[in-house]
Amino acid sequence: MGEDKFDTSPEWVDGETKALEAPGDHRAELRLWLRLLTCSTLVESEIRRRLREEFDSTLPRFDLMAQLERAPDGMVLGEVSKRMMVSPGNITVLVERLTESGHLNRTTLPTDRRVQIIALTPFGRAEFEKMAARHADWISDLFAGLSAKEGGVLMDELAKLKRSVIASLARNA
Amino acid sequence: MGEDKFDTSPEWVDGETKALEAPGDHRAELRLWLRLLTCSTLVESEIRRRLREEFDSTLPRFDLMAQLERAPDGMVLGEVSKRMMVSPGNITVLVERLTESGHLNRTTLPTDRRVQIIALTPFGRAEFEKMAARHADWISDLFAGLSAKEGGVLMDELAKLKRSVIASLARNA
DNA sequence: CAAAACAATTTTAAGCTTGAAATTTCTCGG
DNA sequence: CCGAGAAATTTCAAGCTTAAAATTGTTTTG
Repeated sequence: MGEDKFDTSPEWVDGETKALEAPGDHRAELRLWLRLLTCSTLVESEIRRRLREEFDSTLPRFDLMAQLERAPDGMVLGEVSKRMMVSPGNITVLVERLTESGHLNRTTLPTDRRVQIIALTPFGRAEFEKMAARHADWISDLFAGLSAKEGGVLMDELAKLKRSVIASLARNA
Repeated sequence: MGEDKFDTSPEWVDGETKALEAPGDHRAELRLWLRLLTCSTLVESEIRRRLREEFDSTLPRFDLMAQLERAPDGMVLGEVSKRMMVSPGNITVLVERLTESGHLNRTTLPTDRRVQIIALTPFGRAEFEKMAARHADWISDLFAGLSAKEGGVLMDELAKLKRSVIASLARNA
């Protein structure tokens, strides 16, 4: 453990630690990635479970409605796809179902008939607001063991990670 | 922004901040969750993409083989399912395909014929090792923007989050 | 203006994932 | 030993997800 790049707490483990690493030793990064993945998996499955139990809904549907909530005039399909970081074909299916169930309506832009615009119906908005309130409570409870300060540190470190990942993606593009 | 529970860096934002929050204001937690989810989604989709491109494989298959790698005598299906945090039925499908392709072999425990034991074949192990080496490089590159210290901090904060989540799950069980 | 290029979306084929129901096999109390 | 119940796994139905190909519509250019 002592030879990991990202060793935990003890600050007295100095820079020499690095020199002890075998070339290509990526254990620290792997452990960090695994922990990150575990955290988000735990939270995500709990949210999915509760959305299903309390609202007979799913996370993708919730996410789609969340994107639409702050766009009273609707949003173009492609824009939704980008924001949700999922494939366009995926959006097609989700929108189909949510339109059938009366949560969304879709319009073809008159000036460019390739473009589909979707928006929440009043019913969809009301349903979403119920779910969003409960969702916020669930997250709050799941994160309750973190103090404000700890949460702030986590926010900052995740921001750095995000930058690191985006930089790597750009490098390898 | 200043009223968020998990405000970022400025340490001079004192405890009074909390008093300003409306009851049921969970914005800070939500933003933290969103950022966590963004990070893991970004990393995860990149890993999926590369596994597909370089090895024509998938993340679930890789994860399954990873579980098996340190169990030379094989592992019981149920144990794999628990460790991977996925449903038992899911494992059935994955194992079917990986057995067909020669990466795994499965045995029924003679003393309890309900129990299936799976293990990597030599071929499967060789394939996994190739993938694991590349996987480690990818992660290392994606995380390269974090210093050892920052990585350590992130590890620690994620450990706290994990404890918080597990505690919440236990409370609501 | 026609053809090519481009853009937005949908379709398709394949695989992953889940919860619930079903199946098979064991275990244990009587 | 027998039957109830528990345990391990599989099956099933439904939904999510993706990449790639196809479709439809618009724009640019020779």
